Amino acid sequence: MAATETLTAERILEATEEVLRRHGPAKATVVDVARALGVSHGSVYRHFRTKAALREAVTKRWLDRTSEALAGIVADTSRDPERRLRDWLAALFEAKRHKAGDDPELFATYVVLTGEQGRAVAEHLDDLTGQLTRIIEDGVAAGVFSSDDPAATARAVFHTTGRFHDPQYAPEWKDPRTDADFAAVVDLVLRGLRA
Amino acid sequence: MAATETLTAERILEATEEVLRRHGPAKATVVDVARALGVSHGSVYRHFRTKAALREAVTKRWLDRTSEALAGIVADTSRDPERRLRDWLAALFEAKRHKAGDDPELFATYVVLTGEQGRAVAEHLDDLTGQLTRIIEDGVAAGVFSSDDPAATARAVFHTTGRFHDPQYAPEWKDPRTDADFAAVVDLVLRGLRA
DNA sequence: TGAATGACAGATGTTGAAATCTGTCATCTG
DNA sequence: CAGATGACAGATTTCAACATCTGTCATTCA
Repeated sequence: MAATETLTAERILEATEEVLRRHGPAKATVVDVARALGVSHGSVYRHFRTKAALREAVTKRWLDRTSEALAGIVADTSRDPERRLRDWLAALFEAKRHKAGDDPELFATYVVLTGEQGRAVAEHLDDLTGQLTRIIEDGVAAGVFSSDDPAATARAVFHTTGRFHDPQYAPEWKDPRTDADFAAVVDLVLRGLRA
Repeated sequence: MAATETLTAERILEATEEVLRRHGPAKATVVDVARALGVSHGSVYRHFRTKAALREAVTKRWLDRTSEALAGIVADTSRDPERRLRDWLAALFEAKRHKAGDDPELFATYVVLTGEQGRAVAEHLDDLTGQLTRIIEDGVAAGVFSSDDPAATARAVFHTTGRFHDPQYAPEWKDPRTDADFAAVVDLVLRGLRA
């Protein structure tokens, strides 16, 4: 039985994701998580100091999955930087848009979680702008992009496309104009980037 | 006495702004507004069909004040389009940042109101992108900007700078990196716009 | 006669007591 | 003795009775 397996942080995180999926962020309690695992809630506190720490760990896992999917595009240095940048921005947008569209309740749950944890989100954003920085550096090295501070330019690119990855705009992603708007922003930004 | 003056929509709007300022959006009631004016709440309903309509009218007034301030920059065709575009974006950002910084509670009140009324906000955004369109058209005519669809380009410019005028980002406007981030975004966008 | 009133029904918000949850820790168990 | 337990105090949430608000309208007032 599952209940006889060792209680690990990993198992607790999985149970927590399930409880969050079932009950939503407002009603998911540590007691619920313990009940789902067949242990006392005191045992959960052996692995996570607070409920907030548990939620942060779940959020971090979720955010890291997004980062990993995009890291592949950054790493593929065989393709030209402009192509990679376009793909990276499109992939980020599509990933978010699908999550928001496929399971709106779960997405709303994670929006609440990310809203709680400036820490984990800030790290995630640093991670993403770091990925952008690498693509832009490659582009500068290849002579196709112009930038005297790739990290600052990466931040700017990330900011300009905020409407297409910041979850607060998720309701607008269903608007039929959105694809044209996204294309217009990416074209404008890439024009600004070219050497 | 004020109580003997004719009850006009204008007077009701002024009283409503005051009640919102005093009580905040959650506790500002039609009864409060009527009390402030020394009339029965039934009289308020003679001028505004619903509480939502009253709030929308207040919101519209507030948004229109922002539009008017920026219209002056659009109208000054003696200055070159790039300069006007930079000034327009900076003026929009500064206006919002000051409102958010000077009276955070009132600003929060209006954020709640705008969140309620997609209608009035959508019109305001159309108004602002219309102003941007005119500047861009002037730039295209003068040969300094390149765009085959100034209205679409205006939307793109507006979207790229969302982080610096969308009130949801207001807390971040206090971050010391914000001015550099704003400058980086505007520079990137203007590079993309140049012919 | 046209604007203002206030009583009213149904919707929404407030309040405070009871239930549940968070986080700790002395105790238990394999 | 490492890990799990459950009782506990204080914090937070729930729930139902009560109060207030919204929107209508027959009546009053000037």
